[in-house]
Amino acid sequence: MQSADTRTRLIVTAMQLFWEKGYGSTSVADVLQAARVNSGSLYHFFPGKQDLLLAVLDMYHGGLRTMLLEPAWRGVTDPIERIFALLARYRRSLADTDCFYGCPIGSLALELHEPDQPVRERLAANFAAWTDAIHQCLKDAGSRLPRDLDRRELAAFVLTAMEGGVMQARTFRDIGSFDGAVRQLRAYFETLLREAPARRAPRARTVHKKKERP
Amino acid sequence: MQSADTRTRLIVTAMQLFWEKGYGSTSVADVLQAARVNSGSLYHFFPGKQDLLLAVLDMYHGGLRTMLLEPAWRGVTDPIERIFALLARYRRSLADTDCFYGCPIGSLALELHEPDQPVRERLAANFAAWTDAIHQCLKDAGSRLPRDLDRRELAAFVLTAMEGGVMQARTFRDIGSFDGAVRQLRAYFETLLREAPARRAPRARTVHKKKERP
DNA sequence: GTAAGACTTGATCAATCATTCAAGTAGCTC
DNA sequence: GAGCTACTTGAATGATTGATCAAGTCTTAC
Repeated sequence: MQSADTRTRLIVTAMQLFWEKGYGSTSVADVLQAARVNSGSLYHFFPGKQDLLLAVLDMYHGGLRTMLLEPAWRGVTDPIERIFALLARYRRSLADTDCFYGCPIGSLALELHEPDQPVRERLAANFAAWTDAIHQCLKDAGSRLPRDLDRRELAAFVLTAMEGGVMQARTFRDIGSFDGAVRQLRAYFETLLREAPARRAPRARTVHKKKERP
Repeated sequence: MQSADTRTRLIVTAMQLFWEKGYGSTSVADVLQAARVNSGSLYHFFPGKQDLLLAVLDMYHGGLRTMLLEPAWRGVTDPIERIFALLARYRRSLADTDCFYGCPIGSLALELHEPDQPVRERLAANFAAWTDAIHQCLKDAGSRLPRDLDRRELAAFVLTAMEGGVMQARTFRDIGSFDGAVRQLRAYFETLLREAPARRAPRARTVHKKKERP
């Protein structure tokens, strides 16, 4: 399939434009011009504009590990710090663009108002995959976090804080809004880490067993 | 000015449609039809579609207290509970619409990608007013919260959690996503409330003055 | 070499978009 | 009732939209 070149060029170009201008504000002509492709070719590969969006979302989903997580986690092994390393990556994206562009999935998520089920499904799949990665970090943190903590819910809350922080940073055109959200999330994590040994996890450095206090 | 009727009808109708379908997906013709107004009248009051959006955002801003805060806080006096009462109001809006419609300001904030300065300013003004109201609650909570807590930042974090929670609830079509975010925020608040007397705030109910400790 | 399939070309389409404008009506002042 | 302003009417405009399609090129197989 030699034309994979054209197909992927369309997807990558659309990914960029949807990120910069949004889905609705990006015309098919914009994509065609930027990708140097004729309309017939686009409609040879994709039934319509929306299917191009689906392909973009699938590419985000497929590239989550290699394009986002692995670069963000290079040299970072501590599972808790990995979470904040990932947030730092979004911070860079904001800072590099003067707080214009944040999370592409989040932007698309709030842009789609019609009940486009296939689109919504893929947005949800992207969020779910992102949250799963955080969830794994929280599981890797083991007993450093309270035993009765709902880690799946906390993982989703990390996404919540990220998306909400990005939204405010973009609106205020101020990276400080994002930093403030991360700082509050960090404060929350620190209380959880402080709280964990109090509730359970009796021995952290000594090895000998000890009975629990009633 | 007897035509205030037409003018406000346009704004209210646009408010509704922008909320339901977004700004970009709402055509001027949609607004005209729903408001039963001819195009000439619209352009008599507003130079263009964007100015209608500005008027909508101004109406949100002006009605924040009477339309949002006061109804949400009826019967709720505790400043901390007022925060969660406000969040509960957004929850209702989501639940009532099957998680279709969330915060109208947040939706518009992520929809606007172009550097429309006047629009962005008004979105920011709405967020700022919302955050100010939360900030006042946090100030009213007095010594129940840690003395060295950055209350302005925490207030912004409440907005962060709300917007992020709404985004996920809409994407997953699941009110549980919003509830989870609120639950985590509540857990964070509880650690702060638990933490406060430990750090400072010696007497809570006695009245006599006392010098600050250095 | 030729037939078939994969892909490209670019003009063209109808629909929809925000906006304009000349003509009209209603209410007010003097 | 004349004149003025405020507002309404609704057809028309030109630009842009997503999508179509017949004709063409290229590659591969036999």
